[in-house]
Order: sequence, then C-alpha cells, then structure tokens
Amino acid sequence: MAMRTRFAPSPTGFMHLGNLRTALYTYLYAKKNNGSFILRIEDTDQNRYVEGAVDVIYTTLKKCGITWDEGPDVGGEFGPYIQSERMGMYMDYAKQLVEKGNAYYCFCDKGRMEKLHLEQKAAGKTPFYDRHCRDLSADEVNQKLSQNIPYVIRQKIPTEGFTTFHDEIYGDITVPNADLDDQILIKSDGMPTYNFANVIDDHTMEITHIIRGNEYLSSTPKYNLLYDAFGWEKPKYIHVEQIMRDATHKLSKRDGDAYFDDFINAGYIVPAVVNYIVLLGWAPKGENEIFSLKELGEIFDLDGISKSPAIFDPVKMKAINGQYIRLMPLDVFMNHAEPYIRTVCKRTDVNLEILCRTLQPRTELLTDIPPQVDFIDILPDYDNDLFFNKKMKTSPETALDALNNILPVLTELEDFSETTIHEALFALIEKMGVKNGYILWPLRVAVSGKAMTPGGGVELCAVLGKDDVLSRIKTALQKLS
RNA sequence: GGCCCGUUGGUCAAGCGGUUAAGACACCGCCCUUUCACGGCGGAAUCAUGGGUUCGAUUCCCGUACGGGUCACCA
Repeated sequence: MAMRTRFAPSPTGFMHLGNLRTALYTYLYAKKNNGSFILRIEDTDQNRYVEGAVDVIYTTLKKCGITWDEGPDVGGEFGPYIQSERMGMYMDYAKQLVEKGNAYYCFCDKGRMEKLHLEQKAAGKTPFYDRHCRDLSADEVNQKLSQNIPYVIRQKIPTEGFTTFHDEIYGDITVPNADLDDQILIKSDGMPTYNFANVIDDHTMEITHIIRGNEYLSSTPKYNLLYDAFGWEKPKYIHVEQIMRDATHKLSKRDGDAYFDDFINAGYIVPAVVNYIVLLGWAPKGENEIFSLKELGEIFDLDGISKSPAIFDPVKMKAINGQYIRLMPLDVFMNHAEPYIRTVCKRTDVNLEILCRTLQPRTELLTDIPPQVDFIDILPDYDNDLFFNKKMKTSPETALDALNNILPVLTELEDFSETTIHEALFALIEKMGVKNGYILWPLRVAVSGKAMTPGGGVELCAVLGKDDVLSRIKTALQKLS
C-alpha cells in the first residue's frame, strides 16, 4: 500500500517552528517513499477560530516549498480536508462504538465534573472520570436521552490489563489500562474532540504513517484502543521530540521568536530556516549539513531522528543562514540585499554591484546590511584618531601625507573604475615606496568615516564614485590640517 | 504526584560490545589580508551517576539523579 502521511495543524494564526518541523518531516518522509502528503486543517474548536489563520498555514508551507497532494484547496478523493466540514460523520462513528460496547453516553454535567476534579485534587489524586455513567442501563440512557439531558460520549477503556503500541522511534511502549481515562469522544455540543476526530480522519483518509509531536505519545494507547474497537488497521507512529529554548523550557510564543515569520522578519532566508529546522532533531548520514528541500526528500530517513529534545540555537541557525547567503549567485544576493540597503541608502549613483559583492561575505542575516552601508548617503562625523592604526603604522600625520598624494592621482583618473583605481593607487604605493596600508588605510577612513567597512579603500571608491570620493578626501584634508 | 519518554563536548550531533569517541556551530591560536569578514590550517572541550552482564561497556540490564511529556467537553 502506498504511503500516506499527513500534517494536521490547527489554525492558530502563526506557524510555530516546532510545527513547521513536523510538517517538514512528514512531507520529506512521504517524498522519500514516493508517498502522498496530505494537509488537513483541524478546527474542531470553534472558540479558537482566528481570521486568516488557514492562509498562514498555506503561505508558510508554500514559502518553504512544501506542497501537498491533497488538501482543502487542492481537493482529493478523501475530502473534505477541513475538520469542521466533516462534522456529520463523527457522531455516527461514536454511536457505532456505543453499540459495540466500547463507548457510552455520559450525562454528568460540567458542574459535577468540576466538583469531582476538585475533590480528587484535594485528595492529592489525578483528576480522573469516576465512570459514574459507565454502567447505566439501556433504559436509563434512553430515558435521559428522551428528556433531552445534555450528554457526551466517552470511550470505555478496559479497567485491567495493558495496552502496548509501537513507535518507530521509541519502540514498544506499554501502559496499564487502569491509568487511562474514559476520555470524551463527542462533546456536549455534538462536536468530536480532537482525540476522536483525529482517529476517524486518519483512518478514513487512509493515513499510513503518523508523524507528530511527542506530546501525543501518552494518548496514543487510547487511539489504538479506538482502532481496535473499530477493528481498523493501525497506522505507524513516529513521534518526534520538542524543540527547546533551553534545557528546561520549550521554545514558545512567549519568547517572541518561535514563529516562522519572526525569523524571516529578522533577516533569515527561507531555505536556511528550513535547513536548520530539519537538522534540529534529525541528523543526516554524512558530514554535509547543507541540503536543499529536494535533496532532503531524497535522503531523509527515520533513524536519523533523535529521541531527546533539541535546544534551539540561534547562533547556529545564523551561521547556516550566512552559508546560504554566501552560496547565492551575486544577482540573487543583490535582489535580497537591495531592500535592506535602501532602508538607509537612497543614493542612486552608487555602484550596487560592487557594494553587494563586498557585502555578501559579510552578511549573515540580511539585517546585518543597513549598519554596514550607513556611511554612503552621509559621511559620518568621525574623529581624527581613526587615522591611527598600529598595524598599518598610520597616524593623522601620515594620513595627511597619504591623502595629499592620493588626491591628485584620483583627480586625474578619467575612467574611475575599480581596476583603474586599483592600478593608480598601487602605482602610487610603489612610487612612494610605502606599505599598502599607508595609502589604503587613510583612504578608507576618509571616504567612509569608519574603521570597518565592507570592502577596502579601492572598492569603497568604486562604490561611491569620483565626485563624492574627491570631496570626502578634501574634507579629510581639512580636518587634518 | 501517577504513568510514559529521554540523558555523548557550551549547542546540534555521529556512534548501534573492542574507535585515536566523527562532523557542524560557537570558542582559542596561526596563516591570508588595505579594515572587518570570507577562506585555509591547528587547538581546547563530551559518553549524568551507582551497580550488574561480559574477556571487554558510551553501546545491553537494573537502580538513582536530573530533564521533558501527559493526566481538559484544547488541539
């Protein structure tokens, strides 16, 4: 049977990195095995409805390159793919279970449940349904039903014995049935709980492999009991650990940096985020760790998945982002960089190509760019001490000499290009019999007003253009004399 | 607290009874160099802990500690 995997997010309005990673693994696993990847929206909780939230799911996945074979917008033969549109079916399945004796009507109202839980807590016990309605006779049930008393339908869990399930990462896990609560399947509003809808949907959509967060590990026995009650074939389970902020805290929205969009806004580029996220909790076979989504779809495997939580490391993600940026062809980088350059540099007469070439190896995040180009429009007000450089053996005095020699050379340059500037300056260096830095260091300072710049004096001149360079040199000369 | 799961350098991690215990990021040093980067080379740094099993345990078993998950008419 062909593999079918699914990503089933609930529309909250944001894409948490942990969810995105689950989506990635689910997608990649399907790709690796020539299976189908299905997108299903889990919106059974009407109270949580968020406008536009489904679009966030679509656009985020698409940006990342994750495409689905079946889903709400593309259809498929197992639709609908939005849970709220499948409402009719769940009640029928629940009633089937009641008839089989694997579920029962419960008429306990919320007041009684609250009281019960309070008592249990006071007694130091875990809240647990006391199965008050479990053994109601058929007559009693029918009577209450005819009186229109609100009810829920609960799963009838065996009181004894053990349930074992198999997880592809963790192996066999066994739990005592006595620890399993008679969970609610159908809420009093007639809606299924997530736990129930999930099983019904996965089965009716013929999902073969369920990849999901570790938080579902402890409810999996109940799911399997459900599959068994229906006599359905159980899917394979692949549970993946959480992404942590540090050793003891999950990466959460409260940190303000747990959502995909936060990172894009912070200057990360999409494939780098994808690449890093995949690596967080999964390890490839070889030593390379830079992979395109397509490559990942060819090499992704289950035994690279880690059993323990991974701490999210922004420093490493930044480094990977930097690698992606350096790997870009120059024109691609220019497209990414220009909007960031333009936030502080409005001049249109600068040589963007040379600027970007010097910027590219110095950019880890796109947001690194603006502070590096802030000297272009306006020469910063710098101190003459900047002309001191121990290694270059320069000082304001040597700078005065150097710049006095540079000015006529550059003034005479008709073709003011990177190569001609380079040739002219190095000819001067040779003629004067000085070290490169004697000329180049003061030039950098004079044209940029900074000690650290993208590129050196030559590139800077080529970026700024002749007029601006000459005037900046003159400004420096004035400051120095 | 009950139940379940986990624990290799600072972080991500490879390892699956015998290894000099990979690699990446970060860190330190050197080289390259007109700054800062990039790039190159080198370095420091890890098997939570106590018992077993075994000729031999990072690897298998049990306990302990620590951490996580879960115990809703949320998903």
